[in-house]
Amino acid sequence: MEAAARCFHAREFHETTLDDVASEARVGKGTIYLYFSDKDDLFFQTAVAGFDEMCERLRASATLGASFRERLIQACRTISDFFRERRPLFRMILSEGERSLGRGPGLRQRWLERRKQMTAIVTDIVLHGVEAGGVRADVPAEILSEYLLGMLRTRSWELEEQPEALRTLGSVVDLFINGATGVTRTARPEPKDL
Amino acid sequence: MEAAARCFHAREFHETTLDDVASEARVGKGTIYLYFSDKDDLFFQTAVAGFDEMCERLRASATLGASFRERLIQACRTISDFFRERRPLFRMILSEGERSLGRGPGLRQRWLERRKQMTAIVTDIVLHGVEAGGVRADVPAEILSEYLLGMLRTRSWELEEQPEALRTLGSVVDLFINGATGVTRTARPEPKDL
Amino acid sequence: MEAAARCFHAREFHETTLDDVASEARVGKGTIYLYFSDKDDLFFQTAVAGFDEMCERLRASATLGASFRERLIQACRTISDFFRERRPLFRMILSEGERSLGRGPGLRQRWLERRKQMTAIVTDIVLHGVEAGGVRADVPAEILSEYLLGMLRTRSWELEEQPEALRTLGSVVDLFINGATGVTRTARPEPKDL
Amino acid sequence: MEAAARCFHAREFHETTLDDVASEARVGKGTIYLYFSDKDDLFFQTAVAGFDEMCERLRASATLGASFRERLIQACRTISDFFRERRPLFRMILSEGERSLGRGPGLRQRWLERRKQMTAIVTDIVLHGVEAGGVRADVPAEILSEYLLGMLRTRSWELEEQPEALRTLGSVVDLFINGATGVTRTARPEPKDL
DNA sequence: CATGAATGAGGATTCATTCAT
DNA sequence: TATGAATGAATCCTCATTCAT
Repeated sequence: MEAAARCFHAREFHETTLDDVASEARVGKGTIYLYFSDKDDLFFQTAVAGFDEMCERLRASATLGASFRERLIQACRTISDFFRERRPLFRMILSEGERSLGRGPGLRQRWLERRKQMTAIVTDIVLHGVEAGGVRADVPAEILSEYLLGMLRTRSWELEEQPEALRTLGSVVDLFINGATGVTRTARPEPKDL
Repeated sequence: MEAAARCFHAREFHETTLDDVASEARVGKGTIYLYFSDKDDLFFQTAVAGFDEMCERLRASATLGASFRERLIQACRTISDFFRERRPLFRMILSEGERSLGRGPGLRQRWLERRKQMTAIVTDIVLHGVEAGGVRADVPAEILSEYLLGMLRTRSWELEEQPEALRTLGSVVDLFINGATGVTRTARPEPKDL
Repeated sequence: MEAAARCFHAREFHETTLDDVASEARVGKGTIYLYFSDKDDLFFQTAVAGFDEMCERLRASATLGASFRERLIQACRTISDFFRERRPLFRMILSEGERSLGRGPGLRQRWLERRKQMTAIVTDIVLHGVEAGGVRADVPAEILSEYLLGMLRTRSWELEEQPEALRTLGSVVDLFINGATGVTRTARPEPKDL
Repeated sequence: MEAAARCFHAREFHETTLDDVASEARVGKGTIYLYFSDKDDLFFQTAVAGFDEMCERLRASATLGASFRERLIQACRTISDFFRERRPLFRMILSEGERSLGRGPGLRQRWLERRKQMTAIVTDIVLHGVEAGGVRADVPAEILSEYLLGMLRTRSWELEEQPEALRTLGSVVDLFINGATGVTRTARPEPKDL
């Protein structure tokens, strides 16, 4: 049934009609209301389910990668891949996350909670970097993670039409780690890294 | 008349009615159609006008600041302030920029053009940094700029509720320049900087 | 199964859903269609059954009461009690009796038939009054009965919130017998009557 | 616009669609919402307006008629005529007055208020009868009036198909005044009356 | 030029009815 | 026989757009 919510990916919330969803899902319009109380409910259930799936993948991939940099790249790749597959979910999560503001605080709460899960996983990786030394401790790891996710968003969004070579995940992570002045440093000297 | 479009700031495109706009502007609803062909047209004219105003300010502030870092901070401040004042325009530009995709290619074209103007100004500053040495040249300045703007967006959006001290513009620019490993370096040794 | 139709008492025909009925009856929704052809059919079967039960009681109580006045009071009490217990059926019969007009003439016919049964019993009592003398013969007993029933309806409906003391069944019957000018007369001088 | 609400007369609230109303009124469906906030609002405005018009007429006719009986007949005639013209409004007021129960107490309040106006006028006439002597004072005039109105309703409703001669307004009022035992008495001996 | 009343296509939601199990 | 998931026609309501004044 959530597969039917792939319709939400083609256009935004207000532009998606329940007729669209119903016919895409090959079910009657009324059927939707057997499983979702609302158009809003349908939207959030869908968004949350998508998010959860990604967190699942992200968690699974979080331990992969030997070095700090590799682990970050791995996480970024998971996020990136997931959203490439489901580009519209991406947009949904980005821009329509806003929508939760207008609704009951319950929904907003639940939404922020989910988002925090994603951030937490990345934050964990960064925290390892901090503990291992090398990563600055003056800015909380959570905030650093958010910036990394922000760059990732830029990469998938604004830079979407740039050639892949100019926006490799490696370059994003490098920029995140070393900054625009680009002296290559790693959290801990790791000869195999790079 | 465009001032009336401040209504677009209070809620989303689809949640704004022309009645709202008309009464906010203190004009008749029909009058809107004398100046705009469409609700879409009204929306884009408004968005573009807002954007242009910001580019204006940005250009004016681009030369301020002695060092590379200071100039970046200055630019970030201008962008940030502008969007703080007009938070909804921000959201509009973020999430509804998407909307241009669905419309005639003319609109999309005009929209991307405007956006490019903003990026270009930041890119210019970064280019100075590249020329002056210090800033990595392997990644095009334009792309670096986009990442910086992405971090800025994260700062104003996801980090909105974090205490100001943890998300100063200085820290964003530092992170951009020096990366998460945070060794303070400047594009060129400039004692007065910091 | 008809007991399930007590749902019709809680709200109007149009406000009652078959889901309500089915879950109240603890049966599947489809089951209803095994016994009733229609929502309409269910409604009328229910209404008619309720009516029949009341006629039963009414007939049983019709012989009680020594005097004319007492017999009328007894009948009124039976009707009144019945409708108090099943107030919603009352409303149903009052206002939804109308509904039969729109339906097939068969339903309307069956409905009027039942109603006539109720009237007939009261009419019988009045006829005794006529025969015994005292009750005017210029107006058909059936019509007199209808007026009495009308007053009874007023008592249960419009006067519902008046204190009981001001709307005793005795006072209704007195008014019916003696009129607003209220000289106490009985169909036939009966000392025990009061 | 209220004339458009004559559609409410053809069927009951739940069976009337706004499309019906709109096309009957020869206006667009949206137009209705310019003048009424709701289907409910439309319904009540219509009902109340009809009621008020009748009260108007009733008040105007209240002083006509020399004797008590004549005044009552006159009032009954006004009410009866009005409802004959607008039979469906009658049903509306009768059976759908119920509807106000489900709505905000405000509506219910306003509705009862209107109804009270009608009753008050009739009550006034009865009060004169009480003062002039003849009419029993043990039952409040207001309650007597309600019973009279109840009989009137019976006359227009249940007795609708009886020949006119058997249900003249005179006979209703006589029954009300003198009761089923039918000794002709008047509130005050008035030779010209009858 | 300006207006705002009128419009009606379009969308969310309900619910009587069916039918495969 | 009993079920209840699925259905989609029907309904209320919104709002972009038009046009007579």
